[in-house]
Amino acid sequence: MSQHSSRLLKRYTLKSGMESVRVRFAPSPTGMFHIGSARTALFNWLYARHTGGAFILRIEDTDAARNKPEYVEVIFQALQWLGLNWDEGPQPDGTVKGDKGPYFQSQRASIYKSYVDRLLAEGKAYESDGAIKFHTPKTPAIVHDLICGDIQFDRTNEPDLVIQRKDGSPVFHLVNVVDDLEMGITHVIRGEDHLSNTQKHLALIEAFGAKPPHYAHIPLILNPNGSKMSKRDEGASIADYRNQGYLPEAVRNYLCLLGWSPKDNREVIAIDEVVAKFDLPQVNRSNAHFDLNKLFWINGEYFRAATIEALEPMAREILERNGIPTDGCDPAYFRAALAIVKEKIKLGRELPEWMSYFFRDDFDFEPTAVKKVFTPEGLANLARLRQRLAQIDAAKFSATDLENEFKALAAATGQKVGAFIHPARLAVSGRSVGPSLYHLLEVLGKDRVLARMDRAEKQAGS
RNA sequence: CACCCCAUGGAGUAGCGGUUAGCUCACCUCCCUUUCACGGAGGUAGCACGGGUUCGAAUCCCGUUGGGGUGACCA
Repeated sequence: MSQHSSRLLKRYTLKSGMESVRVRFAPSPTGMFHIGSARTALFNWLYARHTGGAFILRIEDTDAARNKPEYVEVIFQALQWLGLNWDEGPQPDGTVKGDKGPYFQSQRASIYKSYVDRLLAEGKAYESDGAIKFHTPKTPAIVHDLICGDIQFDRTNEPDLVIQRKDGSPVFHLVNVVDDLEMGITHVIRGEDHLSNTQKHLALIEAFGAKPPHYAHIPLILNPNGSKMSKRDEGASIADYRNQGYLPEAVRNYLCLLGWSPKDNREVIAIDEVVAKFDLPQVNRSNAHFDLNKLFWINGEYFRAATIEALEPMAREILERNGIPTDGCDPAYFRAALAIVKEKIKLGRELPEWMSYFFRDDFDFEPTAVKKVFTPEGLANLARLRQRLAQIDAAKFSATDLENEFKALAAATGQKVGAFIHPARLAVSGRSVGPSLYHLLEVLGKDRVLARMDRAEKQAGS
């Protein structure tokens, strides 16, 4: 964290005084991690870090039919990938942090039971068909929301709420409220889809005689067409972004901009700065449409700014996954290739297409480019070029020297450099687009370049 | 159907009673150039509609329309 932001942070903490913030992210392990969940987790994390409070992870696995233990791993990986570390809750290594556990709802049955019993004993709940129902108050309720303001609910037609199923298991609304109370949650930051449910939660809290937490309902993320984004929709799963070679910092940055703004016309903004500036009242109230285009652009910004070291593991993994193993090749060669390619692309997914020819000599030539570039004149130029390059000392096969050679050759034959560049690019890569040609030749090295030119001439001739 | 939330170009947003309504992505044109990308200069495009309040409304109020959410022995 920068000095600047930590100073701001300290000031805020002093100012807010008494109450130490405790927020939680409470996902259900259903097998995938939704982009909307990621944003909710992010906003909770931002608020915790901004206020110097605690960010708690709680696993809401009360629905035995849908939840599987191995799905918890999906949650860990998504949070870790996005860099959202948590202060309390189950850890990936199997340990647990925090003294308000257990943090799996499936392990808190006795706690819920005691709360239900209390309601039963006080006549605030009753049995119906084997299930336990809560006497919902029929009086109006007001939710004081830090983002949405004061919202009044008319509950005259509110049906009684089932809080415990026939099989004895507790229901979401009950466990959610009980855990927030038990874990000392001060701010409930969650999706706006829960806004209407909040009055039920308030009723329960009141029945328990407890003080409700602050609420902050953040707007939802919708599909580009305005419909609710669900599991199956494109871009819904965080794991997909990772697989496609998006950078976590870019995804996180984009998510920050959905419903929140630094208000100074900037888009690419360091997370430390977001932490320093983020606050609940400034979160927007309207839903946002998910825009893959903008994420793509932001990713490009981060991609170009990233170091080779940062990109290398992801690049190798994506290439490997696409049938282009890179373990065998010289690490320096790999990094040099990646360095000149990364300037031209925005997403890891583009790497196989842009890098495969670095690692194999038997690539195909783009048919349309062949027709356009390997003309009789083009091939003649390629031959001249090959002859000239053959005379360069392999040690002096550098971008600047090569540029001089190309220019000299062009001048000598009264042509533009492009007349040599395009045939050369096609010959050594099989493609009409790619990195800066001089750098490409330098990275490939003299031997490869000459051999590929020979191959191209041979193929074009046959 | 009931209740709740929302409403600035195609998308994300700034604006919080007086602005030629700003910025970013996308799109288009041009420049740079070695293809692509970057970068630079322009352009198309917006306050959903109707009433109020006010000297004055994108900004405040009401209604309509549109979108979203909740109304589960899912979470």
